[in-house]
Amino acid sequence: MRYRPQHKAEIHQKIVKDAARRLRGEGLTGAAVSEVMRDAGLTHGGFYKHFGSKDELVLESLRQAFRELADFMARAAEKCRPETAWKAIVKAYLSPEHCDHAEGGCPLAALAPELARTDKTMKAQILRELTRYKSRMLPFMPGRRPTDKERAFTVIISTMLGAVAIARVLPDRAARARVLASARDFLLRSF
Amino acid sequence: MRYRPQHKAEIHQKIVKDAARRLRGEGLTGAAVSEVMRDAGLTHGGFYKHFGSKDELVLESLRQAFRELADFMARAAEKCRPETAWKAIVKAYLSPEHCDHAEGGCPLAALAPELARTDKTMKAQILRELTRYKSRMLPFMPGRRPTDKERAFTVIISTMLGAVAIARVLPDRAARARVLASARDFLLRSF
DNA sequence: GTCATGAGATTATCAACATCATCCTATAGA
DNA sequence: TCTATAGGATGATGTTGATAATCTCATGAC
Repeated sequence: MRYRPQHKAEIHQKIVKDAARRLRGEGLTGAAVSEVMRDAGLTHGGFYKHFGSKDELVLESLRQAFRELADFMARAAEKCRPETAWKAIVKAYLSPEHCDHAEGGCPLAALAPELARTDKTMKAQILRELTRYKSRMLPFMPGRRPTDKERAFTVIISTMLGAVAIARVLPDRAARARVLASARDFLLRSF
Repeated sequence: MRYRPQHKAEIHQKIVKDAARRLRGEGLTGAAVSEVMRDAGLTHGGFYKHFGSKDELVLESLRQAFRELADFMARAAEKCRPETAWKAIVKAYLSPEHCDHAEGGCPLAALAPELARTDKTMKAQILRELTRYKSRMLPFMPGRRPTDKERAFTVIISTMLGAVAIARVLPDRAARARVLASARDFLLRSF
């Protein structure tokens, strides 16, 4: 059946958005083609009209996820004075809401080890997304010189990512909050 | 065929050890029963003579991995004066060797997001292993009071874990080393 | 109004996997 | 030396998932 001209692009976007959530929520292998398509209200058959392979979908979804994350962080940062922007980012990232909703959060926190196991070509493309993400975050980072900001970014992201990763393994809400709070307090008094 | 009395226990241990490597190297789903058994020189058929389910193997393997990690860290720590033990741990964890060999390294760095997606019962058991691991590490942590040590543990592990997780995604050796070094320098001057 | 088009549905194929029933046989214990 | 036993092999089953060929029919272009 022929659809409205913009229809394909719309559906494509919807698939990517749904896949970006499912990917973060259930992992690289958890996001099966048929499930992703069902999310979008379609059957699995049409999948290859939209993507050359599942890897292609994964990559587009990662791009989408990084974009969403950067938007989220930027929104948090732009609410305050430039000097404290990084603090807002830290608080947002280390919030219980982010911790409890991997499917809408940081793709690294949700997928890093699985991404680490992908092949060279995939990693190279992930690097591009990561770089884009970093360059959007750098302006908010503490420090004078660009190298300072860069180092701050690396360290802050590492600590936040690690804290969320650990917290998410814990079955108890209070224990999760404790880990997040420790990391937050530590970071806030470190720069 | 009947084997020597200790034979079953030996084979069991071997399966667990091999699985612990494969698990960290290839992820929860990557470690297929048949592969794990082949590692141990057996076929997949006998698996259920040793384990009630795959989850049981996963859990035993995690236990093994945490034990190995704690041994590794303790060895590094015991080589130096008690005040600097935690520094030795940081250096060992953030070494390129650890980063490049997930299969023999920290199970959290290799698996955290996947573990976060397991069910309540599995998480409860993981928590027990984590707690045991923490109690072995606490004596080496910086700080006077136990709460200080506890907080230091949380923060140090978070930062190290996050740094290794990020580094492992990067395709370039030098970039990986830079991330590890940033995290190391940051931690070493933070306590 | 017609009809060619192409997005999506249906269905098939092939591979990987967990799980399990059944069979085989070397050895421990007598 | 004999034999019951249990560790391991073989092979089957059912499931899930990626990929792809083929069919269908609503709609835009005429």
